[in-house]
Amino acid sequence: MNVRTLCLGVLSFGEATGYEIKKEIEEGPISHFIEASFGSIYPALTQLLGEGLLTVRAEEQTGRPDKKVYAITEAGRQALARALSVVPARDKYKSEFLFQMLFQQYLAPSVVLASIDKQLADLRADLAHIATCRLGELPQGSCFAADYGQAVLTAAVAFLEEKRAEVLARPHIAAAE
Amino acid sequence: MNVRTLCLGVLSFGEATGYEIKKEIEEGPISHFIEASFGSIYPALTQLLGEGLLTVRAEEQTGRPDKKVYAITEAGRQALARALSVVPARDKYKSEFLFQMLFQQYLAPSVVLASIDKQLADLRADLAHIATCRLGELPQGSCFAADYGQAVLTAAVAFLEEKRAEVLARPHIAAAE
DNA sequence: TGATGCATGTAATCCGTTACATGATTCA
DNA sequence: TGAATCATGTAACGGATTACATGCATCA
Repeated sequence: MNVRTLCLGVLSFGEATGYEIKKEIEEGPISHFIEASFGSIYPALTQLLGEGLLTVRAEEQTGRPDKKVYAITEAGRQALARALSVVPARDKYKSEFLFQMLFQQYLAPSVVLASIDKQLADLRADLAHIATCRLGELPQGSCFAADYGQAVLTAAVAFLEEKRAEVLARPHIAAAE
Repeated sequence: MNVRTLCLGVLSFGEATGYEIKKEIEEGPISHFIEASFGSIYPALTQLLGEGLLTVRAEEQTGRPDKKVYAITEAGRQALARALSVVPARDKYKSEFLFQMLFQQYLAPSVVLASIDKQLADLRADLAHIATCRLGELPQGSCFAADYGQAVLTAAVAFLEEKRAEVLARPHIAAAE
């Protein structure tokens, strides 16, 4: 799955500018399993347009670049359907946190604790973000993704809270902050 | 975190060849949150060696290239410690599966079901893999990572099993296989 | 006054994967 | 016989990020 398909997907829910697509990706309920930067979105949009999978409409604005509102075409929908019919690649999960924890025993307990706390904060922020998204009505698919995220993140939080207590309970903690 | 640090980390547990490092990464308990290919490992090792962070010892073999057994040096341990002291980047999670599920309502129920089943199979395979790793004794850090993975994967499986039943319970399923 | 949001785009750069090259041994 | 395992390495390619360039409006 690439940025092209991603743009097609977002646009299938309604027209939008590149800027709005980026916003949707990082602020919508899909932010926890998808990423994309302007540097990839804008070229993808131009490309898609050239292939007739999108149309544009320029909205004049004063004091800033004209908005380019993109909309998906019938050919675009077909391309999306085709991309969606491909068996999805396996999920990818990368965690520097867990990598760091691999060396727990060589790290100062205060460092371990700080890292766990940071991870907990990140997880809780994601959870809060999903909760915020839920304030509005979510379409079925987004709801599924939100629920999935919530289930997984909640489990991670519960696990870490337990581990945190264990680290705290270990002797030699006195140390620095 | 890059492949360099990863190699340093694996080597901190004992000497190994590039081939063995790769194996450790894809077969060890860390496989679910780390990835690296030969194309990145071998050059990293050469580079690290040039910087004095590793040493090599060649083991002669007949019928195949000599083994190059790498060991971490004191400078290497320091470099690792330095890399480990940097606040880890946020976890990254990418899911084509969830992306596909976003369009659930436009997909045939049989496709949705097939995808959920594939995802379930992947998750269960990861879980089984962790269980296998646990057959041996795991060092503290690896155990932490394995536990974390297990907690999260288990939650995902439970969630999907529930959703799967819901999809199945929906009317109009009769359709194709 | 200075950060943040709106709005688009390009270019340099990075980091890594995939494919290729080589080749013996062992297992099914 | 053909696939998998062991073992190292290079080169091409890709896909995306980061930084840069521009600039007004708004809010604190």
